[in-house]
Amino acid sequence: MNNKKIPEGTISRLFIYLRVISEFANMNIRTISSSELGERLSLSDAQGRNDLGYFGNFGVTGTGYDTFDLKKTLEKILGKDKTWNVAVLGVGHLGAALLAYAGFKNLGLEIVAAFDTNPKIIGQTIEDTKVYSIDDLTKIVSSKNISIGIITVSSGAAQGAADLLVRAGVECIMNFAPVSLNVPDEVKVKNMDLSRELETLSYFLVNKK
Amino acid sequence: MNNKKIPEGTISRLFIYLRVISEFANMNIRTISSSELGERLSLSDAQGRNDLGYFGNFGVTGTGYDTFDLKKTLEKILGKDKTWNVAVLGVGHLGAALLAYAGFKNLGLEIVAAFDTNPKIIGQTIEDTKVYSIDDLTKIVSSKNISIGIITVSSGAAQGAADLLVRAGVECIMNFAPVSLNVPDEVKVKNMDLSRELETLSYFLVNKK
DNA sequence: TGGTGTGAATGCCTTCACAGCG
DNA sequence: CGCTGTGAAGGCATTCACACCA
Repeated sequence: MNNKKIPEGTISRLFIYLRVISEFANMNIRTISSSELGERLSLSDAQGRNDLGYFGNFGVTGTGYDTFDLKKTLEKILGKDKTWNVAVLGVGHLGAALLAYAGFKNLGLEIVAAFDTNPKIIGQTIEDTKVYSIDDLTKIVSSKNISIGIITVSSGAAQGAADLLVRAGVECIMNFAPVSLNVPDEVKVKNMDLSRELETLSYFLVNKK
Repeated sequence: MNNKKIPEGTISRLFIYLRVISEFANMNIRTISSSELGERLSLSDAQGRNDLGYFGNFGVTGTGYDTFDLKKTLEKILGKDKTWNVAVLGVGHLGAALLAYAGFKNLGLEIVAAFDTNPKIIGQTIEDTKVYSIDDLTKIVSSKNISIGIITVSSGAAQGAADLLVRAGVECIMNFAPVSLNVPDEVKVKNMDLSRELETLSYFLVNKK
């Protein structure tokens, strides 16, 4: 255990460690070693030991980690015992896909509201989620205790959407619009620029030929 | 100019530099300085100079960069003069959203085929893209000269989809399934694990309270 | 023997600082 | 004077290597 700043990559990996460890625990395999974990995820064994080491000494020398214990511990560290409410801004193709994305259901993250400006969509219920007018955002963010906003509106509308979210008190934003958002430092933004990721992949092809 | 290995982050940023520079060029603003560029993207001025420096000396001391020239140069470096063909595997909500995603249209990346196993979908045309049986993948990848595959199938089917793509000769894979894929070193994989990204955001909330 | 925990070493990327030049 | 290009410095994250322990 130590007090050093925890790398963002470490946090991110802890979530996939938890997935693997849960699998093992569900199969009633009681022990996992750092090398088994690493192999499973194409990571070095040292990486896993190091990452876990930021939070404590969970392993048993010569044996490995107890999957039952480590599962519980990680769930606690990562806040899996809590639920966070999420809003989706923009119910286009991508927004609708996210509403339907089964993957979110078991994460302790619940999409509790969607917002749009299109009167034809407002009032509908898509995949169990009601679509509200963007004008009601502030009210609903506070009444439904929403702390994460996902922006899937157009580039032009993204900054406005972000401003609304921030003013409403949302603390995290996941942004699918390909623009850099201007928000206060206290708000955490994660950019998910799909176009750029694809472009970056294509550069790999350019340099192969 | 130097021969050092170019960081992945640099490549990725070049694409957004190009966006900004194109905007300037389109507005007939002929010059941009590294500080203007950086401010626009919340990056330091040194970052931009450094990134560009990997590829040559494009700037004019005391003035800045010529937007017209730099636009052309970056387009060439990044392979924007070429087109790459893309296939989408799995036409669920997310797959369909990607087919519709207007953002890809202008990137020099074209989605030329989609694949699924569901007989109800096979043969349909969604957003101008025809959906084929996964059995025809090898044939169509080669006939349509596809070099990038996007996997939006379920976790269980993802490795199989990746194997098919690799055997068919695809060189880049963008993977939306939350599993780590096993592919040869020559194939470039980009994982887009939306669940994990959202989870990572929520960790930020856990630590605020 | 096998596997953890950890300081030390390495490597990568970003930032600094400034010489040099139009 | 302003801004680029760049060597040097700094910081962060991953990997190495091994002491130590069941």
